[in-house]
Amino acid sequence: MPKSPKSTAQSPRVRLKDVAAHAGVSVSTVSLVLNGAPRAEALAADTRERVLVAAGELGYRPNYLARSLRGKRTYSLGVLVPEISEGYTAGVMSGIEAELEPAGYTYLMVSHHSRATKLEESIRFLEDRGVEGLLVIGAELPGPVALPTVAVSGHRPIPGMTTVALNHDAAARGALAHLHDLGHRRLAVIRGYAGNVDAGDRWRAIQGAARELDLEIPPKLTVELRSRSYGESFDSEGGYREGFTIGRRLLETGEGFTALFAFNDITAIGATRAFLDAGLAVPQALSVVGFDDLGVTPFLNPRLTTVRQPLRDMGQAAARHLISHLDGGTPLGGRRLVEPQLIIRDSTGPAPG
Amino acid sequence: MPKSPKSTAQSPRVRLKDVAAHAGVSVSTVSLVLNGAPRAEALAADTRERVLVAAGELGYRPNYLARSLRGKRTYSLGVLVPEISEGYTAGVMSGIEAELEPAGYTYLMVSHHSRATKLEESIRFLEDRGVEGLLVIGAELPGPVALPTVAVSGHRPIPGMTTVALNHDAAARGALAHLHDLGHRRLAVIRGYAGNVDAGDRWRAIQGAARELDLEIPPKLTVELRSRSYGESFDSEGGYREGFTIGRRLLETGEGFTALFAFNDITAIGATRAFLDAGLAVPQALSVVGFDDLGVTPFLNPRLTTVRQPLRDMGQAAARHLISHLDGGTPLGGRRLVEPQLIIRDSTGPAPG
DNA sequence: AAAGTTTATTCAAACGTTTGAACTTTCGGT
DNA sequence: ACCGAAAGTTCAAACGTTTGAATAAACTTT
Repeated sequence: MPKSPKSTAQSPRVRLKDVAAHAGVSVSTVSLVLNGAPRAEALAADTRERVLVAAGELGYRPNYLARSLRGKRTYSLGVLVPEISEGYTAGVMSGIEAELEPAGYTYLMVSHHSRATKLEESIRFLEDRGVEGLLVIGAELPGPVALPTVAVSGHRPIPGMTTVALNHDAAARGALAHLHDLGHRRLAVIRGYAGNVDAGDRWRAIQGAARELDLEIPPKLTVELRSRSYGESFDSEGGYREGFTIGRRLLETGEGFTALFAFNDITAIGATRAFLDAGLAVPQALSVVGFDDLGVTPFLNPRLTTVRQPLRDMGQAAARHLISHLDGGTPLGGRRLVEPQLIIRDSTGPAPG
Repeated sequence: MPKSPKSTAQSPRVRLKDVAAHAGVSVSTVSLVLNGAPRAEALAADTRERVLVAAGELGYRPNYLARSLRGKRTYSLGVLVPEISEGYTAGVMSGIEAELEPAGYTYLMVSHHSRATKLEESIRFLEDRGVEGLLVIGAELPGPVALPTVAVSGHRPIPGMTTVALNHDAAARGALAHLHDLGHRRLAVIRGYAGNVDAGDRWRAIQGAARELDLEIPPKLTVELRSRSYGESFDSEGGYREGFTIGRRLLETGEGFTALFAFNDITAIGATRAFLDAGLAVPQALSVVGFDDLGVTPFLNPRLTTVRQPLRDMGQAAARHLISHLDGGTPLGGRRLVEPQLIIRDSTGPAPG
């Protein structure tokens, strides 16, 4: 005998109507007072007081569904993330949450798993649930969206959409300048997976910085990742293994190089292991720079030098832009860059020789 | 001049009424057909067809707000997590999401930051948003909740509430038996932070297993963590440092011991470092077992032996129980244990001597 | 003392659904 | 030819709010 979920003795909710009856006024009056509407100023102070007291005594709490249905505002946003379990996502989300909560917004989160069809489907899903805007993380949208949208991470410009992205130029310049200062001149690079939103921008930035600094990145020493394998995901093992084999392959090329700049920490760690296993000390024989700054990087041996993305700040900035558009009408559009930070630890050192 | 968010040319949504007009029937008919209500069977096949076509042509998509307001069901749940950026949370969430999405449920997530006041506030917040049930992760509820609730992680039994928890006995027995098999007899233990929901159960389980196996855990060699410092959080550095100092302190006691069982991986890693720095090889001089199985544990040096919690499964099980109650009336209550898995790597070895 | 104005409050429609009850039309049976 | 039932469809209320327009009462103004 299926039991209705409502069967849990749920004291019937107090409605505006109940408060009105208790205070001896009309429903409209109660609504006006409780919302602090400008019109409520015209009410007798005594009436306002009575309403407030009644609402307090009955423990009135508004029905957001009804309010939204009538009022057109839902104060809820949709957040599209690549994968909820990834460290990248978690970092950005913590910023989004920090910004949204005090602003009184809720959000619905859905993972798009980097699939275009799932992405579009999810957008419709969220629209249907009445979200007022979208926060899109780590995805390339096929085109403009009907809803106000702010994207986090590399995105080719779409009119009317703000993008919050890492300053890849600064990231590349910082890391490469550091290596250059240490005397390195020939560099291996692990490029991102082609489907990754950051891969293109980052690679261009690296090439630019290398040119500026007169660093050489031989084509034979640039490898592209075959899979996603972002940071602290639960399948980080794959990224590690890929880094490991890439590291070995780089050594086998026979090309001389003294430093490696990896697309992310996890592959950097894998490659480092390959180097160590081959008898090449890091950083004495070979320097390694990662990207992301996973929580554990400082505990590795050697502690990894890496570029930290301010993920939390990025999420926060994105959320802030969106609600300031929704609440205040600030126009959306353009790019906001956030600055990376080079964290120098023990995996980089003077070039040998 | 603040611009209304609605100003983005948003083609006015198609309502039931529009479909009705287009198909030449009443709103009720459309509703019946589109919902596949039993009553719709009584309608002429021709009419049903016309409605379906009309809905398709106009691209009708229901308004969930209106539907929920009228129908009493919102198909949304509230998820209370300790901290959105923690690996523990991310793992459980990925299971919850996997289960909820195909079932057509949405969820609102809020972090309680392990504060009781925030927890209660959040519950009210979620109730007000019309969630039909609650998934509570890593928190001790003060008492029964009006909403159907399933908890993940240790929770003293509350009537009418299901708890999905790790089988701590199995976890402790597995880890300790492994150490016992290797010849270890005197053990150091890092206990969890008192505020952690798992700390108590785990400690009791460890004591029980130690008694069974005749392993000694001298009081001087049991230390309690002072801070949370779960897994792959962004403040994991704190946990690492705490593990490091604890490791040093354990050595300073002068008490002999050959193995350490830590409350989590991050402190295990810190302690391991302290041991290595003191010239004690792991696992030759000292064995270390962690807990959680962070994504990077296999890449450490030595690779960490640890107890893996099936976080994703736990989230999935919790979500499944809740929706099967909501949809089918399955009664809630009791405890569902999930089994841990001991992952043997290189940080454990035969006891010296 | 009628007309106008201000002050305080309420009416009632609307938001987009769902659904119990009511209404027509058609039909088979007498 | 009439009745009762079956078949097909619609009415209208309800869910809990918000808000433009309307009302009533009290107070000015002339």
